[in-house]
Amino acid sequence: MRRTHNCNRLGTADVGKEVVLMGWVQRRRDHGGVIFVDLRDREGLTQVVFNPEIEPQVHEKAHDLRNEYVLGVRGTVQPRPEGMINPNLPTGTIEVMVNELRIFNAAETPPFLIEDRIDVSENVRLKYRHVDLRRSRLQKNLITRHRAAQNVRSYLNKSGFLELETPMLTKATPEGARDYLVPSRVNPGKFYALPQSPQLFKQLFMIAGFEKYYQIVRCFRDEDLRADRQPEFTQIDVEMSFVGEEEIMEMTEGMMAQLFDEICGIELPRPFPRLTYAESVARYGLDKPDIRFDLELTDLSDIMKDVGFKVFAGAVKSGGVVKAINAKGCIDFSRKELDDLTEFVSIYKAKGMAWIKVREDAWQSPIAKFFSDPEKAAITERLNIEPGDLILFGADSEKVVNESLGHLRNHLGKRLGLIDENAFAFTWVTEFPLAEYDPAEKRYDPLHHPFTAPMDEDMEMLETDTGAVRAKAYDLVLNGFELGGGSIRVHRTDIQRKIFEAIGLKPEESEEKFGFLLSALDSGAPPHGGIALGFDRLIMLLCRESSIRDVIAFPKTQKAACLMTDAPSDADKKQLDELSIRVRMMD
RNA sequence: GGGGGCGUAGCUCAGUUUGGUUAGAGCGCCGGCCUGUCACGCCGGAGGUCGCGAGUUCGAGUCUCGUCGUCCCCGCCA
Repeated sequence: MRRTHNCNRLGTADVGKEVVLMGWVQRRRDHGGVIFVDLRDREGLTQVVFNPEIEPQVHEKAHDLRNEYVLGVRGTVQPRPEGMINPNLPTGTIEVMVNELRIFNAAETPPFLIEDRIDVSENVRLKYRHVDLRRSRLQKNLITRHRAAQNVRSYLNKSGFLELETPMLTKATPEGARDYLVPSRVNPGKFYALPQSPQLFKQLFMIAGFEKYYQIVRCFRDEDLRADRQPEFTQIDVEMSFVGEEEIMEMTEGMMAQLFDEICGIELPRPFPRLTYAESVARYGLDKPDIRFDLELTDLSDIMKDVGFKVFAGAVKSGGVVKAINAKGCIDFSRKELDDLTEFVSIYKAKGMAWIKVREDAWQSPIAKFFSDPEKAAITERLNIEPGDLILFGADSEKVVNESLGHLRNHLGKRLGLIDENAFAFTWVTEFPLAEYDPAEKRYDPLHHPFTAPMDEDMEMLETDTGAVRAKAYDLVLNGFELGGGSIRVHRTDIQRKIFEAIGLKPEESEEKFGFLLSALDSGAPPHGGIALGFDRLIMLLCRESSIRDVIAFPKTQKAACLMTDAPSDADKKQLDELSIRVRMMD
């Protein structure tokens, strides 16, 4: 028996043909006489029919069929009788009258039905992932993932990039995320680290003269999980020589444009909008703005610095800010809803949330009494206030106000239905700070990574005002998700040493950790830079899913476990002995 | 490390507020009937460690404490 067609293939043009289909029993409808089976394969469903008047023995055998049995059937394509066409099925105009049935395998009753509309809890889905993966939603997602990967490869290939591999067993890095360690049997007591990204290797490819590199590559970070974060994830990793930021952004836009055009038939407007980091944080509160809707943050610090309301004036005087969101037409929010919003911003360390309901005649607000008429006029003008509006305030340090109002903005955008769920709104965020002061460690920490080049005009501040130096770094943001980021790298040893110094690495430390890089830079390094895009997140958004677990075949739970294989698990004593490892549980 | 939600039949959930008879429903499953269904239909049936462990009580799915798992978030992570 040899398969002739897939289960989405047959139509009225095939009537009369003898065909062989193979697949799984999606559903059996036994009418006592005639038995219908929907046969499912990767491509779709076809109704096959067992008729006792045509093949009694085959019909008899079909009584035993159950869901998820694996079959091969031989039969004749025939048109459905008058009025029996199923418009919901691509193959709904025909059916296959079976004259030979092979049961390749019986199946246990599955833990849940293989249908998209069946709602199943995540732990059941992950435990029986092989069953979950039979459902069409996940099949479609993984097929989209495959097509996207091929599309990206084709774009980069035709643009002259080389797909080059980098090691999975590599060296631990001092900064950044926690590493996954792998013990070395041959070198007792020593460890490899799994790569957090191929960052240094791709730079070394540039130094070696390959000029354009890419890889769709697995990366590992031992940090806590989120809906959009897994401990192992896939990156589209790119690096180019003899280019600046413009070329990398253009290349990336071209890649996204081709991808969305060929995978979804969507023409992305280009060039993508750009915001500087400062502008993004000022207007949206976050460095990954969702620009599908307005509801922007407005700075009122100058107006508030002398008002009678101590919380506002005090925030400004102690170096903080007062900002507000005008939720147009939301005057009807109840006390409970306002309390909920206050609780929401408290997640982001906001100590409270003042509000004003703008009535026709007056402001209804616990804080209205603190404002003079000129102050009210200034606020009204700045926020473009009209009757019916609800004004929500944040007053605190810049960081707290921006983060809390930024997340509040996203929250309200969803709640008020301001977001076009069909839109794909890309934006670049540029001119990131090179480093951020870490008060706990009393040093500057690179925002991106320590190989990022400072902007030329800020170079002099490297030693004097490190926190103010902007970097040649850029993030690509899609619908409020950070899709990825990159930078132009440092390609001169003297500057690289200065940066290591600025972030608190002692010369001997930089030599120990990154000596190979410094030496490589000295060997004739071209100017270079690149970008890395989170492939899982990209596919998640492309598939309009809300968790990357739905676009990863075998994902981990929030505690980084695989419920199907039960990894991680204990190691045999013998294995540990070979690795010279003794496990001691800390309390 | 922290905050919150969930955990009852194979699956999804009700019951927990206010402790009290034999823990229910839908879907699925099993059996019977049924020759045109496609979420087939009708009749019948089986199926429970109420996550786990202590405690309070005459009595715990329900109250208390602990613990485990899972999801969302903060921290962490680019």
